[in-house]
Amino acid sequence: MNTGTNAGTAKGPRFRPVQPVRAYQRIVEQVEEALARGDLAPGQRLPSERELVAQFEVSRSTVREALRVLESNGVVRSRPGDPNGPEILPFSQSALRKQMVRLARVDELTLSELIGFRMIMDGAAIQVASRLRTPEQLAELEQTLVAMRAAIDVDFEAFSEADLAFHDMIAQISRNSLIQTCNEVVRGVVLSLISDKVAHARNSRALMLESLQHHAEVVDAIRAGDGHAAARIARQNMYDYYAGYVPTPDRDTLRALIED
Amino acid sequence: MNTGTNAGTAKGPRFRPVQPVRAYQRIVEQVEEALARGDLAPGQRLPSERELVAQFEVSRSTVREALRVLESNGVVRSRPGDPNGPEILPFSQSALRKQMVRLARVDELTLSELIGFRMIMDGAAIQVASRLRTPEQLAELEQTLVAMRAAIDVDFEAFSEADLAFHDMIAQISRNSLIQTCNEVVRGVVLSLISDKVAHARNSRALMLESLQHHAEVVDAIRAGDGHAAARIARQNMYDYYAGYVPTPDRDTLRALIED
DNA sequence: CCTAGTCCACTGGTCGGACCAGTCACAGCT
DNA sequence: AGCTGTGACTGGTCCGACCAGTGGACTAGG
Repeated sequence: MNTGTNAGTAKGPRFRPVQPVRAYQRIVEQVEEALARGDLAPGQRLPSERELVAQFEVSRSTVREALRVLESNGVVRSRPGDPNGPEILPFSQSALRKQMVRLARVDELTLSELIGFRMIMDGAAIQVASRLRTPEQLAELEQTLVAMRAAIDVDFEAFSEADLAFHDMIAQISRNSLIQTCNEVVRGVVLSLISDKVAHARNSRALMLESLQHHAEVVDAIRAGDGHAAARIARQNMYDYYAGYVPTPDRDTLRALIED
Repeated sequence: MNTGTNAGTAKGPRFRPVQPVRAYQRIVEQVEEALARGDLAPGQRLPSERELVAQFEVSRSTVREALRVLESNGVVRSRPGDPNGPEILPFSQSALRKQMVRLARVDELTLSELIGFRMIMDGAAIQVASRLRTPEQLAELEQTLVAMRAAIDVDFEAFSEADLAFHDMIAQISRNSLIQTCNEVVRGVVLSLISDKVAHARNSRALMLESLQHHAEVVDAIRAGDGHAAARIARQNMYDYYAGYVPTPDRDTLRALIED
């Protein structure tokens, strides 16, 4: 501890150590912010290195160091000679996602853990979304609800897909890549579940209606900006939703599944 | 698909596209290999940039780009003016950890979510550890058990720290940076809990004994290589352990905490 | 008209040199 | 012995240059 240094003065506010921010870090931050804001989307191109030199008003070496960081984070990819400039990669190629997929694929995360994972992340995501959502996003979310209601009359598979779209939107609104990654991975697992075990839940119209009701409550809470309430409802909903995938579709079974 | 191109020839081995390997990538690989081999250990220092220029026989720009990649992966950290050169950091995961810490710090993950997070990760970690552990690591794990037993006679704080050491080791054995990161973040939260709410659990010798017993069972399962059993016991243990931090230290309260 | 080939502006990768502010170890002083 | 000033060296940034490679425009051929 460095309390010894401050013990002599014993007055004034406690300051924390500062470290200089490097120019290339600033560039990385700006690019990632633009990505989070939506000003930059996967598939789009970054200006060429020499153009970035002009925009950021730094040397090319600095720009390149920033690009190396972005590249190692899976944000962009540069190809020599490409006149279009560095490519913004789809989110699915990020280093974080690869790790999670690796975990999920080799069964290091079991089904129950993935469900718990989504439950936790969903709660966090919805909490964040309550704070960050724009009126337009709220409207989109409400449209998803309409789609879910319509899907009930089709089949459970359609309903599940609408539910996935709902959570995709929540993750998107949260603007947090960790949340987005979790959502992505769990999405893959859920999709495989739909094809495998859907038989257990085909005739669960009541379940779908209940789930829809929960989703509507979540949207209400998001509209009101009450993050905690939204997260609580979302978790409750998770129970009910995934209960549809286990042989005995009741809440206690899922609870046991999670706890085992 | 590009089967159409090959359909004409319909012979010979299928080749995959190649892309040039950059010099800075080669450097990154060499450093990471040295780290994996054990020739380079955390705490040690890399030669200075100018020295690396001589060893790799590339320009300083190239060395620096490689260092930026390593830095963004959390492998090394450079400090201006440090005559010792870049420092090898404990384990590799910078961006990932920052995201999780950011999540945890701004309360986007609440306490209950973090507890759930650890519970899940712990299960996964222990499962992986059961497969990967070496005899030496198993011996170390058993030593940690001895330390925990001794800590019971000191106080709850000491016991908690020994418990943290146990989970650190599990995470280390898992060799999965995602697990390690989760462990790191939760560790920070647990440490803050120890100072804040430890009063509620000071006189819980029985709780500590029970926890110790669980840990011993986990080690038994790891020794036997039964990953699923180990994970199950670990989760059970999580309930009991964190129950010590909530005002009413019983399992049902925690269960409610997690579910709410 | 369309196609196939050529060409060239421009890209990213690498190089080597330079300057600066900051750090640390050590020599010299008190 | 303890303190202090200094200097060698560090990483951060900049500049200008060269290269191999790319892809779009342009042209010659069908």
